[in-house]
Parts: sequence; structure tokens; C-alpha cells
Amino acid sequence: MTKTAARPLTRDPEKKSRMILKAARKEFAKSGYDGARVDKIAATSKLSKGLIYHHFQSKDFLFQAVLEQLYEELSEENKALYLEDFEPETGVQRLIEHTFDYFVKNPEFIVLVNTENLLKAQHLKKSDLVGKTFEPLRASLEGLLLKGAEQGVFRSNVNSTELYISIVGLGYFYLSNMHTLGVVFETSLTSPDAISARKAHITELVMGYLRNTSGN
Amino acid sequence: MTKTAARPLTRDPEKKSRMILKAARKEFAKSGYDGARVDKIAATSKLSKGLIYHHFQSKDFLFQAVLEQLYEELSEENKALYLEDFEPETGVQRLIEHTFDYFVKNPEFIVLVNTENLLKAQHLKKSDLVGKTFEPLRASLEGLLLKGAEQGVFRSNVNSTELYISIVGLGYFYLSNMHTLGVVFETSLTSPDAISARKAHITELVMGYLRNTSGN
Amino acid sequence: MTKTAARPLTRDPEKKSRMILKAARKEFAKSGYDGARVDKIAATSKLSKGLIYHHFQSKDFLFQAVLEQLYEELSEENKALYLEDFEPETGVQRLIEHTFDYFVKNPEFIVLVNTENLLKAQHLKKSDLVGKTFEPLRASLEGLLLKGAEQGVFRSNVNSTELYISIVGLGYFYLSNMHTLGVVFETSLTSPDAISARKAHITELVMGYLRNTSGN
Amino acid sequence: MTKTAARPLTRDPEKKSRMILKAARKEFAKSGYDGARVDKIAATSKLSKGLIYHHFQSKDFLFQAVLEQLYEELSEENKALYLEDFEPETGVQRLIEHTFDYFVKNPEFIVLVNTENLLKAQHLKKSDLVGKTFEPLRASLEGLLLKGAEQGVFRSNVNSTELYISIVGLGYFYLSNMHTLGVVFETSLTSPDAISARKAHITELVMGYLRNTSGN
DNA sequence: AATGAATGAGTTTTCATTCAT
DNA sequence: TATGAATGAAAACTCATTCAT
Repeated sequence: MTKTAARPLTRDPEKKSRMILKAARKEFAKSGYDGARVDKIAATSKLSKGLIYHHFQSKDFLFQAVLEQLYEELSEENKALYLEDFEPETGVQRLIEHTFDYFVKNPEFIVLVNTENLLKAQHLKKSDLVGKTFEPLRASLEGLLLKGAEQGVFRSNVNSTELYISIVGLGYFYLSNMHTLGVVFETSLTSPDAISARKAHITELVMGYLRNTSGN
Repeated sequence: MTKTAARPLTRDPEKKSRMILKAARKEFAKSGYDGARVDKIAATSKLSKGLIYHHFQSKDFLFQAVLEQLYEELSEENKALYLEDFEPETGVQRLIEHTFDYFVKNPEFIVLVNTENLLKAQHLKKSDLVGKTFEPLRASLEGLLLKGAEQGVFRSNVNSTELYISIVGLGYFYLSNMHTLGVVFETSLTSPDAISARKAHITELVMGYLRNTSGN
Repeated sequence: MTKTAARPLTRDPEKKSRMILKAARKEFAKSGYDGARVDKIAATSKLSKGLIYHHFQSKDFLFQAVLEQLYEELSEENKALYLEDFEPETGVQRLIEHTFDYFVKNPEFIVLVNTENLLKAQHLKKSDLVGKTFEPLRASLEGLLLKGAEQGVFRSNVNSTELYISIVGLGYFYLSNMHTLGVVFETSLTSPDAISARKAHITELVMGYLRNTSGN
Repeated sequence: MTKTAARPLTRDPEKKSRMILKAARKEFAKSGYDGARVDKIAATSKLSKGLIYHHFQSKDFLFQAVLEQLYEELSEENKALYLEDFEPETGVQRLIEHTFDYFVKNPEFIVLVNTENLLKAQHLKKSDLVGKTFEPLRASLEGLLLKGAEQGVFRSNVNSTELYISIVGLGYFYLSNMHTLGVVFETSLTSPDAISARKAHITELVMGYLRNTSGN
């Protein structure tokens, strides 16, 4: 009978750690790195500031932990796509739609990643946990592109990294820059209809490009 | 020779206002809104903090002025494109390349716009000066798309607003997210070669899509 | 044909001086000495800050000028009472009522005098213009008291200075402390009815005291 | 001997809170609300500015706390008068003298209340702690007035609220306006003799009024 | 006489972090 | 582990006053 397995701890450091992380993600997503307040994170998590520092050492490490969790979740999600099991056209379309949907469902992702880019990825660079997050997906995409070219349904010589960045960027930019774009185009880009239309446009753009075999 | 034309003014409020704006743009671009320091702006411009407040009332209004100047410059630049004077394919390609080049040449633009999006465009919304900045360009693009479709060189029924957002986003996202993408792809995206390759990819993607007339 | 008498000056320093003084009185009355803003005075008077300093040297001297004008006005007002011309009872009642009415009609007086007391009368002490403002009135009151005692309608041996301070204080305190008294008594003391009642009470108190000749 | 009772606490938040309050009262009394400096309060209490804000949130709340303590003390003091136990004349005289003495012994009271009146009682109005501070005393006074009228030693139909305000005001005004009155009467009102004389005058005035039963 | 740009010392307030308990 | 009191350095902003024009 081991100590660790036994009693449901009333002092449960790991649970509290997760609560802090949850509150921190919310606060960093709402206000950016410099705008975020450790006091607010303590208040939201209903835990003390001292405990935050006990578990995470500093605001910087806390933000790093938030990013690590964020990329970890994305990585898990991507694993479940099984792109290899699909035909080229279905597979690529699945990737496009899933990518877009993921951003729509996880709006914090975009804000947090933008925040980290403002900071020149200084936290991500220090992280041992965040590695080639997109590599599996890029590899799968490359497989689909090659198979599609062989089958004559896709143009050939398409750089999979560039294309993957495009697939991500076409959705990410729209969602990330909604607020300013809304002002300079004087239309709301936030309605469900506008978002659906965007998704359709991205799919059409990428698939239309790939299917144009005259590019060979 | 009049008095006003002669003597180099020791008091030149407008010039000082511009100097403040220049220093502010640099500081906001470097550190974001919350990270920016009014003290730093004063030091950089070699003017007193009091004068900054005398001319701009608050950090918020100062940031708003920076954004207004930013969009004004973009607007001026876009005017000089004369897309209407070109054939459809050349015109669209010109737009794609110019847009990408503009972001490369003005890296502050992206950081500042991202910062404003983090703040949900609160400053831009308050601005009377920033209006439909992209409307002229969108209209020109629409003209090119219609003419191209008529001539049979472009597919038809392409939404010009969506396409324009895509043209912007494909470059913007790459440059804006370089730092994190560099980590998760473990390649440098900042080299001149990588940047040229990106520009070529975007052009190919958009033009490839448009030229695929089987989409009709 | 003298210079000074002739043309209606477009540059009219004295008029501007008066405008500054008027705006200053309003601002000091609203916010006290430390709370008052020279900028606000400039804005209200629609004149420049530089001009305020040109005419009044400093915030301190400006406040002193406001106080001098204030006491000058009170002095003028008091002259017009002609207490000596009245019978003792009528005269004293006239003084009581006039004093109270003056405070009601000039609410700025009380706030400004309180402000100066908070500053231990440092401006008034420096002033050459403000002298024995209340002396004529005190002397008149003394005359009435003596005559009244002789006639047997007033008690004798009443100290005119103390009584005068009481006559002033009974109204002044009520009006000056209305706000806090309103809270600790939980009634409004600001209504016209409440103010009339107060005036009646003061009159009754003082006259009732004086008429009680058994005090001799 | 328990742990809590023994050791002299190095961290004693409540004590520090009281020390801040004490220093704040002194500073606000010396300089008024706008003239008071949080820096000075920190220096006087030998505690950090941050701690002041930790305990009191803002300068406004700090001033409110000072006022609450002030009225609380007054309330405690008044409770100890037991006016009900005295005969009408003795009781009223006791009230008059005690009220005057209280102001003489607590000169900060007058300055702080004047300051709050300059601010239109904005802090007191927000306070839940400061209620009908004078109600018990007013009620006791009313009892004495009725009993005195019954016994034929006092005039009848005297409004207890008005009379109480008069009793307070006759002393308060003198002490509050000493500095300006000293200038306009060109006598010192601050000497112990002058103060005794004032107290005697107030007593004579109020008692003389009440005893004049011909007012019925 | 008149303006308002310009300053610098100071003012309230904030906040990441530390530390006693 | 856990709390929240405590700090100090720095943040945004203010304001009486001066000064060039």
C-alpha cells in the first residue's frame, strides 16, 4: 500500500497547479503578457500569489508553462487526424477544415501565440517540451501531396511546409485580425455566417490551387 | 525675405509632435501597448514627458495617433498602385507582390496591428481618421477579377473581399508568426531566401487558384 | 486729449484682470486652494496661463487677490446697513437677518474663507487691503447694545465682539457644514424651508437672549 | 503560555493599519485632502506606500477611514455624557461645555470636517459606518428641553435639532475660523483667556435664551 | 500685454516579487 | 505547501511655473 496511491489529498498540489495554469491562460489571453496581472490570476484561481510563485517561480515561467500546455493540446489534437488513412483530396480538405475549426473553437490559442510572437518567441525558445509540433502533420500533408500528384489529381512540386503555413495562416490571420479588419472593411467578420464563408473560401482557394494540374 | 521663412524656429511644436510620434511608434512596436514606456518615448525623442502629455493627453491617445499615422501611410502607398491600369493577371500579381513587400519593408506595421488586435481595436474604433482604408484596393481588385473572368483567364464568382484578406493574410501571418513558426518547424524563416520563397509561394497559390478556370 | 481716456481699448488689461479674478474665485470656491487648477482658471476665463502669471505672479497671489476682493465686497455691503439709524431691537434683528442672507446669497464666501482658515489665514495676513473688516459693524452693534440696555429692552454687559461672532457663526456654521450635518442628522438642510427655519431660529435665539433682562 | 500570546509579532497588520490611520489623520488635518501627500503619510508611519494601498486601496478610501474613525470616537465620547441623569439646566450646560471642550481638545476634528465639507461630504456619504452620530445626543437634549419646559425653567417649543446645531456651531465656528477672524478683528482669539471667555459667552447665550420664559 | 509650448519635480498608483508566519 | 502582508522600483500622469515668440 503506497503513500501516493492512497488518500485523496486535501492538499493537492497538482490540482492547484492546474487551477493556476487555467486562470493564467485566461488572464494572458485576455490581456497579453505585459497586461496580465499576477494578482488577477491569484484572484481568479482563488489561490494565493505566494502559491503561484511557489509552483512557477516567475511570471515568465508561468507564461512558458501556459504555452507548453497550449502546444501540447494542439499536438494531441493533431494526432487524432489520421490524415494518412484518407485519399489525397479528402485528406487535405480534412486538414484545412480541422485547422480552421480548431482556431474557432480555441480563440485563446491565437491571442497567446500572437503575444508570444510580440515577445519574439522567447519563452518557446527556452522550452524543452515544445518541439516540432507541426512536423507530423507536415509529413502527412507531404504524403498526401505526393500521392495526389501521382494520381494526377494534384499539381506536383508543391512545398508542403509553405502550403501548411498557408493553410494555417488563411484562417489564423482572419480570426486574429478580425477587430482591425472589421474597422477598415466596415463589416462584421465575427458572425457565424461570415466565419462559415471564410472557411469555404479557404477550402476553395487551396483546393482550387492544388487541383489546377496545368501548373505542372 | 520674410521673418517666418528665415530663422530656424527654436519652438516648433509640430516638429516636436512628429518626433514624439516617431519615438512612440518605435517603442510601441518594440514592446506592445502595455510593455511600452512613456518614459522611454520621452528619452528617445529627447523631449519631456510633460510635452508628450501636452500634445497627446494620454498613452491611449498617443497610441491612437500612431495607428492613425500608420494607416494613413498605408493608404497613401496603396493609392500609388494604379491597379486599374493593368491587365488582370499583371494587376493581381502586382497587388500580391506589393502587399508582401510592404510588410517586409515595414515590420512595425505588423507588430502594431497585432497589438491593436490584442486590444480588440479599441483605439481604431475611436478614430475618426481611420476609415475604409482597404476599400479602394478591394474595388480595384474586384475590377480586375471581373475583367479576368470576362477574358476567360480567371475563374468567376470570386469574392473580392475574401480574396484580398487572403492575399494580405498569406504574407502577414508568415511575417507576424515567424518567431513561433521558427520554433515549431525548427527552420529559420527569416533569411532573405526564405522570404523570397514565401513570396513566390503566395503568388503561385493565388494565381494558380484564379487561373484554374475549371472552377467555373 | 489724453491717451488713457480716449479709445475703448481692445487690449484691456484691467478687464482681463477682472475676468481672471472671476474665474479664479469660482475655481478656488469649487476645489479649495490645493484642489484648484491654474489651467482650469485659464480655460474658464478664456485667457492664457501666461497672462494669469503676468497679472498675478503666482497661484498664491491670485488667491490673495480673490480674498481681498471678497472681503472688499463684504465691507461695501456692510456699509449699506446703516444700523445706527435704527432702534436697538430692529437694528440687531436687521444685522442678524442681513448676515444670514448674505451667506445664503454668496455661497462662495464660506468656502473661500474656510479654505483660507485651513491655510491658517496666511494670505490674509500678508494682505494690506484686508483690515478690520468687521470693525464698523461691531461698533454699530455695540452702540445698539448700549442703547438697548439703557432703554431696558436688552440685557446689559454683553460683549459686542463675542455676540457678533455668534451672529455670524450661527448661520455660517449651518451653511458651511450642511453636507456633513446632512449625513449625521439624516435630513436635508438645503431646502428653502430648512433655510428659513434656520434663519428664524437664529433670530429667536439671539433676540431671546438679549431681551432676557433678568440676566442683568 | 500559548504561542500567540507570547512572541511580539513582527507582522501585525492591524497595528500597522492603525499606524497608517494615525499618520493619515495628522497629514489630512495639516494639509486638507488635496494638500495631503501619501508620501508624507508613508514617511510619518515609517511604512511603505505600497502597504498603505494594500490596506486602504486609495487616498480617497484612506480619508474615508480617517473620517469614520473620527466620528466613531466622537460617538463614543458622547455616549459617556449621560445627559438623561441630570436636571434640565445642569444637563444642557453640561452639553454646551462638553461640546466646546471636545473641539478644543480635538483640533483635528474641525479641520477634517471642514475638509470633508469642502468635498461636499462625498466620503461620508459613501460610508456605511457613519450614521446618525448625533441622534442620541439630540434625543437627550430634547428630553431635557421638555422636562425644563414642564418645570417652568425653560421656554417651550424649542426645536432640539436647531438648538443642537447652534450649540455646536457657536464653538465650532469660533475655533474653525480663528485665523481669519483674528485678522479681521485684529485680536488674538487663540489665548486660553480668549477661549475661556468664548465658552462663557456661549453658555450665557444659550442658557439666557432658554431661561427667558417670556418667550412662551 | 499676451500666448501656449515646454519643463521638471512631484503625485498617486501599480505590480512583480519576497518574506514572515 | 500555503497565505497574504510587505516592499521598492517604476509606472502613468499632473501641475505650477517659465520662457520663447
